[in-house]
Amino acid sequence: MQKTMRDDATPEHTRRPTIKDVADRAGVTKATVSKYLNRAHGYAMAASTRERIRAAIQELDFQPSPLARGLSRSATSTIGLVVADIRSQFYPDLVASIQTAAEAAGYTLVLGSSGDDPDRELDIIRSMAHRRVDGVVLVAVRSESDHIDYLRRRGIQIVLASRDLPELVADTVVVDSLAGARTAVRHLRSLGHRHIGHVAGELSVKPFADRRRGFELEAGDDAPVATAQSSFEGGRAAARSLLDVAEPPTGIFFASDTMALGGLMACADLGLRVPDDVSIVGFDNVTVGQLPGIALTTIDSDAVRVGEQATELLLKRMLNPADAGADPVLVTRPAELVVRTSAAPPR
Amino acid sequence: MQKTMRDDATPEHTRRPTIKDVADRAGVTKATVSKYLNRAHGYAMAASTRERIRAAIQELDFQPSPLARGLSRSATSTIGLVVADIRSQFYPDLVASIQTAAEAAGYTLVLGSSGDDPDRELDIIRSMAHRRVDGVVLVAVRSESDHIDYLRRRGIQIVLASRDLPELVADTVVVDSLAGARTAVRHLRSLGHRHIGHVAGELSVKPFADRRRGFELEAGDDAPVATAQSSFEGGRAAARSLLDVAEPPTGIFFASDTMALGGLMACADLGLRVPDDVSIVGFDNVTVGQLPGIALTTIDSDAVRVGEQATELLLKRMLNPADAGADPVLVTRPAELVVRTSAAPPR
DNA sequence: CTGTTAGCGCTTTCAA
DNA sequence: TTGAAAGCGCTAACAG
Repeated sequence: MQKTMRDDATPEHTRRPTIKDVADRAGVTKATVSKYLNRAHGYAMAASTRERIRAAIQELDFQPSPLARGLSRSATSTIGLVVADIRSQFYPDLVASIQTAAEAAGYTLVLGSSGDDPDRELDIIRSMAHRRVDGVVLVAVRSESDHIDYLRRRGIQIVLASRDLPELVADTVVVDSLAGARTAVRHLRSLGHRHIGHVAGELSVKPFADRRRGFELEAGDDAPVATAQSSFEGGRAAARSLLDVAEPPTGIFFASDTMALGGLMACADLGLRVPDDVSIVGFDNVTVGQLPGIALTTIDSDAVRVGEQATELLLKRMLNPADAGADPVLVTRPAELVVRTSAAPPR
Repeated sequence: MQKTMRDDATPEHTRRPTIKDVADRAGVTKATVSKYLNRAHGYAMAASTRERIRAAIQELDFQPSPLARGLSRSATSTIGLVVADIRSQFYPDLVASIQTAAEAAGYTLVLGSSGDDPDRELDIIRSMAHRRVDGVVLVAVRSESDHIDYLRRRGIQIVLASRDLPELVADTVVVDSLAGARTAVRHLRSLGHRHIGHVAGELSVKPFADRRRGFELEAGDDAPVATAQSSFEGGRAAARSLLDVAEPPTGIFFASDTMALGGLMACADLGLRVPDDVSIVGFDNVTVGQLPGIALTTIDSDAVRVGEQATELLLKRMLNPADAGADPVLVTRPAELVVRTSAAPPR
């Protein structure tokens, strides 16, 4: 580990080569190099010139500055990803698949987490717009339509993943919450349950409203429902309120796995055994659900595919000017039942 | 919702106001506005001018373009975050705390996930350098020293979180793996276990090597050890190999909770009950460990504090030119035991 | 096929 | 205290 004698606080950092350096070295102008860089290869350029430029670039290990490029092109090869809360059990797969798809297409991901707060969400969106992201993936956020208008007005494309809005204001990829909920309840019924309850998430969130609706369609309007925040603690409290009565339900359908895990905790709190005393079905199929000791029967939200497809849709709009203005598309993916052992016939 | 008559495919997006617009409106030049923007408030500027600029900015809802600013200042108010694999149970808290700390300081986070692949990691780091991030947080990645040199040569500050390297080449914040491992083993011993095994992670990863070392110090060099990839499946396979013998250990210390969860699965595979037949202690204290049905006894990696402190250290170097060249600092946080029920006295 | 000339939006000397 | 001018690194007409 060598040290220079100079004792300066600001060491000389190796200056990055610029397009000008490449041009000089190749004996052409910046413009020509720029053409080489952009108008892809193979078009209207003397083979010898192209070769000299190629060589110069390689020798200098030159890479165009995304900043400068972004400034002059007003596009940054960047995609913004806004999630409600990175901490949630539910996102890892979704985020990972978006990240993978985006990078495969040559885009860099800029991450923002709103903490499920609509104001912070707008801040983040604003900041991304200023940074000139080319598109935004909104994952399970509370996006009011204004947020979306804000972006659209600036020509930034958007896609919603995993949470739809009451109106179809942008491309959206979700799982079929209504059908999934019905499947869940039917599963409980087929096991012999007749008294079934539901722990619902915030009804302002459309998928949660849909799940509740699906529940009611199958279990009837008078079946017991407790609504809470979609969190571990929310599910725990709601489940407790549902179970701590004279005639508790023998099976409960939770609007999310996160809440269902809270439900498991509530059962432990009350000394109830799952599935002996109460059967539980969740929604999402988070990874931890497959652990022995949890073995959560659930509805698969297919996060990986939702993320992939959302990214596809976004890229399509971004890349294809013709598609950019087209009407929003709604993709509803099937929600499949994953049977484990947290739901069984009532004793 | 009004619609214009024009049916053009390229709708006119509202042009964002520039510093020039503000200048014109305030009756000054760009330079003056720029000064207002930078030399903070309260310095050498006619009160009336300042007020006019303030008003113009507000009326126009002007915000300086980060791109342009980045280009001329060579700094982007952006921090790069490189994680080994977002999918891991272990990161959410760490990432969230880094994200929070960075945003609180006015920085935007750019996310990269390397899939634990050193080559991809270098790619990501390169790309971040080109995008002129001001600093990089490397979370549990495989950073070879070259990666770090690459950044440093370009004047980009670095901090390592949760995984240290054999040499202290950059600021580093980790938990005390050696002591944590010893605590884990002592806990098993205090419960009465005499035959204790260890499932180790890749020994090229220093914290895993340290944990193994700590294990050996307490359990002796001849205690059974199985090494595997630090994943659910890795832990599962390693645990199985440890348990599927004539005289299996009654307690196992896992190098990570992720592996310990795999261990739980292995026990289920072999029809062993936890903690009746075998006691399990993990390392990290991931969220799911506290679920009933898991109740994993573990060592807390204190992800939140590690993330915060790493970000603090990074910001300090970035913001304070005097500190920028100072020698790397190593912060080792205490690793505390979290007692739950996956470890109990041997029957 | 390649070069000239303007910008993109902001910062930063250097003058005035 | 403010302005003029050059430049950050690249792209994009328009010529030639």
